[in-house]
Amino acid sequence: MAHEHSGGPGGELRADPAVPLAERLHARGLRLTSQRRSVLDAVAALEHATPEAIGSRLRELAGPGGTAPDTSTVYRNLEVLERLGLVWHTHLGKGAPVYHAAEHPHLHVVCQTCGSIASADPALLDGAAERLAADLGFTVDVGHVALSGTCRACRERASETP
Amino acid sequence: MAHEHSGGPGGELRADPAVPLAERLHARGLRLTSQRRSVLDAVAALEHATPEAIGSRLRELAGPGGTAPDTSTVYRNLEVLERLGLVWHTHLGKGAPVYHAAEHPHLHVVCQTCGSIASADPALLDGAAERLAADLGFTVDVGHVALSGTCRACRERASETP
DNA sequence: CTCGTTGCAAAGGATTTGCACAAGT
DNA sequence: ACTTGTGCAAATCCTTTGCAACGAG
Repeated sequence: MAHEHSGGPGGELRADPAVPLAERLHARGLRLTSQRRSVLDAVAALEHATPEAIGSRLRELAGPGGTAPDTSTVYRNLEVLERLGLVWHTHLGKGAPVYHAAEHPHLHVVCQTCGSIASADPALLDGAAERLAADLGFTVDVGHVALSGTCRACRERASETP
Repeated sequence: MAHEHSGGPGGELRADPAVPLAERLHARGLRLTSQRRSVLDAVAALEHATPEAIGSRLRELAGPGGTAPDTSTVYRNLEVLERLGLVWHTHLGKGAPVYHAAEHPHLHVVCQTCGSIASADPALLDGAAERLAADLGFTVDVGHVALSGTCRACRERASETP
């Protein structure tokens, strides 16, 4: 799963956005359900969405009295969608992983102090990726990378009051 | 300066191995206990140690009938030791974080397929770190970075039997 | 109709927390 | 003695699973 595709264990290449969801599912003998579609929509709408955040959004959209997919369904569908190459997930640290639509590959930058998340250009790691490929034969999967550190605001705050 | 570490929230800079553990603790009003020492020793002995692995090792060292620190004590001490700058932890993916002695900064490279872990030169990220500092004012903490991808063995295995 | 899917409830694994007691300094 | 540290058990958090009912194709 490098950023040039390698498909993981039973995985899929990056999704071609042009191919309708239903078709991709059917090709695998899977079905298109409203829950499945809504989970995918939620991931696309929310940036850096945790399974829990996806759940709340769906509950919110459903409104009171409305019905949203069960938590277990959210998890099961995230797994399916990821196998289809439609979403990616990244572990930003402890706690829940964050999912995002696969269309725009980007790497995550997380502030350890305030928890803020920023996105960055995957090309940033091209140099490192090349050296790892050359030295270890290791293919970096840029879509899953998270870099920890300290954001500007927290860094400044830290130096003010030592 | 790209790969200099920034202590975490209220954290400490990299530990000077020369300063005895007791002294470092005392400077903070903390105490040296046998459990604390054994947890640190275990982290140093095991590479890429999960809290659970640390626990088993201590139980093993204690032998049958012997007494090892409780799991919660292991967790609490890892936290303390990390605040003191004596150990670092990295999240390699889902599941448990891995701890390692802080003396030798290195970044982790994890194969998503087989789970194997390799270490790499932190300098690999210097380029990316510089650009992030310039573009976002973000300071990367190389000690916490994990890069996911596919190792040579898994990559070859994948292309053999498609 | 025939399976893949879902909801619900219950199981699980990994941390974390509340407390009374034990132990550094 | 004065506090920090520890063990134990219970509580949490995040996910996963077993199953009977449901619904897409």
